[in-house]
Amino acid sequence: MSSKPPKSDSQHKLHTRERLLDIAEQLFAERGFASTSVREITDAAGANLAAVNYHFQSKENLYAEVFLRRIAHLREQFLARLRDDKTVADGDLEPALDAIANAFMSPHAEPEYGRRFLDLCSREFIEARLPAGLFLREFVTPLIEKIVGIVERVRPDLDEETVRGCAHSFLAQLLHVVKGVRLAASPPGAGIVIPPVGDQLARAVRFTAAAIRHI
Amino acid sequence: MSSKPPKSDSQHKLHTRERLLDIAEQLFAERGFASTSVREITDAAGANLAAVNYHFQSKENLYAEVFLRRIAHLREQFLARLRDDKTVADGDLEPALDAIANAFMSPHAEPEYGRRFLDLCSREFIEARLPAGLFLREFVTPLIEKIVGIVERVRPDLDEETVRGCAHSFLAQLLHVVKGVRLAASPPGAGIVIPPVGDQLARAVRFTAAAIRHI
DNA sequence: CATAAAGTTATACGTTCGTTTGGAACAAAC
DNA sequence: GTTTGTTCCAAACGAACGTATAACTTTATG
Repeated sequence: MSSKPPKSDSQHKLHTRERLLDIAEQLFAERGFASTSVREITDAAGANLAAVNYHFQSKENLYAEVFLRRIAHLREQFLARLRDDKTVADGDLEPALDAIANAFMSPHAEPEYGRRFLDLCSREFIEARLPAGLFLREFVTPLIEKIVGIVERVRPDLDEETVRGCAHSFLAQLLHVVKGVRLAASPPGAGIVIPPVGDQLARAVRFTAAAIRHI
Repeated sequence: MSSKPPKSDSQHKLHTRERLLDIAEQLFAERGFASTSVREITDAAGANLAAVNYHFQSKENLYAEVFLRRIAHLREQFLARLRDDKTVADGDLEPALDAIANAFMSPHAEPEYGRRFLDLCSREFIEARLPAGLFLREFVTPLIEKIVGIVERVRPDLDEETVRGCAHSFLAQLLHVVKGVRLAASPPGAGIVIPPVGDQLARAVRFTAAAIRHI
């Protein structure tokens, strides 16, 4: 090898590797890691069975790559959205919480990959497959810190632990909405009916704002 | 067969079947359904590989039995605890929420099986393996209805949707605490530190009480 | 004790799993 | 044209999976 044939980087780069990542993201999100086989992935991607091991060495590495590909971008998109938001810069609580909720949910609205990826995150919450702490460090913590900053400006009188508790309570509600666990229970006996996500978010924001103001 | 040898029900009934259920509950909770093999279960139970299929016909049936064994008891224990609680009968909000939080968490404190089972429930939230709706119908809905009743007495002016939203927001926080997702994020950079569960619950109760009172 | 049901065992079946291999196909570099 | 490196492929690997079967042991009954 001539040590620097740095690869053409040319036009046709929608290649197998990317297709594997896309399909794997979808299937891992739908069925989970253990219940998704390499064969299902390669078949759905129109690739050969050996492709996963060729491009990613192992199924586990593929899973990690699926995460690493999105997580930095998702976090930065989230933070940028809040940085540019005027309502966050103001002191108003409700609009700021609303901006956070919308920023958090925005990938959920993108049919292309956002929703899938949040589903994946839900699974990673329950059963970590990534290297220890990576997910929390790369995603959850920055999010909490952002909320903490907003709460602190509205309620400078609260101690840090309480503020952090508020942030977690808010995040808990957002995650709850993501998972659609608001399922069922609307009419006690009847079929499962889920209110629109937007309504649920608006309610969570009002709930949280009332709590933060009066806790 | 004489058509009614109805089984002795005699003394020594800590037998294979029960051991399989105990071990399966533990392993399913720790590793999930797909990642737990029948062989792991039977080995850990000191039983033969065929025991699962003999007693439960299939691995899936075993999983369902693990749930059905606990879920009714857990729900009734929860509701009974609240029925007997004087603070719930009174109109006071905080004590009532506190009673709910404690009742919800009580199995979590029982090392014998409570914690395992709540872990199992977390997994069932994310990826349903039971017949559709069974888990929500048997467990989540009764819980929500109980919270709804309490909120309604404190705030009879709220419309039903808002009340139900409050109930879900509270439940979301309880689930969040169960999963220990309050992980990390305490010192932004340093190692993961989790506040005591009791403190987290107390905070969630105060947070929720403030929200319900002022929403 | 004889009998039959219930429980347990060792063993095997057929699948599916993740991974490996050796070479074909193709492009760029010499 | 030959070399070199990358990508892809068909085929196979051994291991692990859930399940089935038939024989053995235990328990309870008459």
